[in-house]
Amino acid sequence: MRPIYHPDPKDLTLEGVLYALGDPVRLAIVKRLATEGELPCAAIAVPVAKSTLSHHFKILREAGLLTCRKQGTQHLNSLRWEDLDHRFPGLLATVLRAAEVNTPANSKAISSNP
Amino acid sequence: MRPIYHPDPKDLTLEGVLYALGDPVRLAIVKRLATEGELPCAAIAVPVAKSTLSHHFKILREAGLLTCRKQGTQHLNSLRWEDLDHRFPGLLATVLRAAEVNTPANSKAISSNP
DNA sequence: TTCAATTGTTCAAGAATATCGAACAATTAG
DNA sequence: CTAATTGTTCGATATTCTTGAACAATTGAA
Repeated sequence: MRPIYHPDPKDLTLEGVLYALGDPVRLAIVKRLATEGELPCAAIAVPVAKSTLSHHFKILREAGLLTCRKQGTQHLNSLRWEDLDHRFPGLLATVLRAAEVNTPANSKAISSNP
Repeated sequence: MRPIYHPDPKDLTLEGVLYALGDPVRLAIVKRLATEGELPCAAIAVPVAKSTLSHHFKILREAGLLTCRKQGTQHLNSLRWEDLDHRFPGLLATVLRAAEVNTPANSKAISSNP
């Protein structure tokens, strides 16, 4: 397996971050990590193949939204809160608040609990 | 020409809005409209074909980010500030602030002035 | 009216990206 | 060593993006 790439805080771009967040599966991942902290990929129940899920995690990582550290066979993912907030103040918090507001009406969306 | 579709405020989705914003051309359009108010499509100088630009405006419209009204041969576009802020409070403002912060470092990006 | 210019949209084709199943790699447990 | 677990990578298909060319709607001038 190739080494896992994480961009430097200064290399985060707004377009990249917004693009990463602009997908229902990836937004669901970010919401879960925001509420539950550190989670392995498999902990997020979304209706996609595991190869697709892996791809979504890669996009989130490369946009700088999350880091992962290996622990055994698992990859534990967590949000890069400080880096994001330093580069784009308030952005993640505002998006997550909007996602909260959005959740009840969006009951056809992806379940947050596996 | 078909009638131009604009979604109801209640039908705006966070994923759709973030997806629409997660593209450099579309983000540049939104930034221009935020600072200059109402503009025709052609007023935004971006390095894409006009058919592509039309497509980007369609995505922004259908995500609920902007409205357009016809005036002569022009389509005058403007941000749906109130609808957006009502549905996702503070989101657009925070993104635009992040875009401001982002602009100086991102000098390789798309020019804002035609 | 008729013709040309302007502004955007629509269409068809090729380029780029997403999704999936299957195979593979790395680690752990028995 | 073998099997189970967790993710990644690969190849094929499907969807989406980008573009030039053609088209539509409006305006203004001859």
